[in-house]
Amino acid sequence: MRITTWNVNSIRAREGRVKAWLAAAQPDVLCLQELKVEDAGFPHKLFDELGYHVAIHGQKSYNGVAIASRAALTDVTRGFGDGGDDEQARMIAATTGGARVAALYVPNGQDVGSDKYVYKLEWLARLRRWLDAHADRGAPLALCADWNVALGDLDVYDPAAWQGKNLFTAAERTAMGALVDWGLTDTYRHLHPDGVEYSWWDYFGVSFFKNRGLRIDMILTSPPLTARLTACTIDREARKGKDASDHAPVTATFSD
DNA sequence: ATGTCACATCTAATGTGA
Repeated sequence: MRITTWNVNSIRAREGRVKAWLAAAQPDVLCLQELKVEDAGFPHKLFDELGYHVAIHGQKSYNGVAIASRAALTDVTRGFGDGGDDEQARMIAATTGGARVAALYVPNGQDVGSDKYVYKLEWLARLRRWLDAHADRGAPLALCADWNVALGDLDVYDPAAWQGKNLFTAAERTAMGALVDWGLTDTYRHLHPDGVEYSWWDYFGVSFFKNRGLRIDMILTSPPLTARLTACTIDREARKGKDASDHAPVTATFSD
């Protein structure tokens, strides 16, 4: 089974790129972030034509997540269901292909100390509590996300310059550490302990050309899925050319 | 501070978010 996570930065603006990529790569599951559209405006036809079922949690203008799968999607849940702020559509989970899969769009945080940064840390804490309350570490689970957090120096093009900045603070890494402590594994880093590959490059100037990026898009897995992990790749090609998202798709492969 | 996208809005240039 192959599972992909991809922040598409508007599913409407990216329709052509997503269709071409999906038709060529054909993962079993595709988790999408930053749809930037309400459910009614989602391009269902694209996924129907390629043989994917879709579960959507959309929102006007910002956020929005979805899971597309070749297999049926059951037990779909949207948000944390914890009574907290779920106005921002950043979380959807479903069971498909024998695994529990979640598409997550972690808040960016804007600047350290800002209200949005506080919200981001609290959101990650809520995710840990969601795991405690609703997830089973003894069963296959994949969290597919734009985490908006870089975990280590290898994940940042200029660690010294980024140190202490939003996306690369100790508090964010600690919040992510609570997910690892629960039992989740960063699939890319697990297979590539010394790998230097990024999943995001900003749109400004020569960032992509000069490979000034971050690895913030990751698939985290529970022990039963980690045991079946055989590959994790970042498709840098998908970031090239006209009308590309600023994020590249990340794909993890699991033995049957 | 700057760069570039995508979205929304008093459809043109500006604000927000990333």
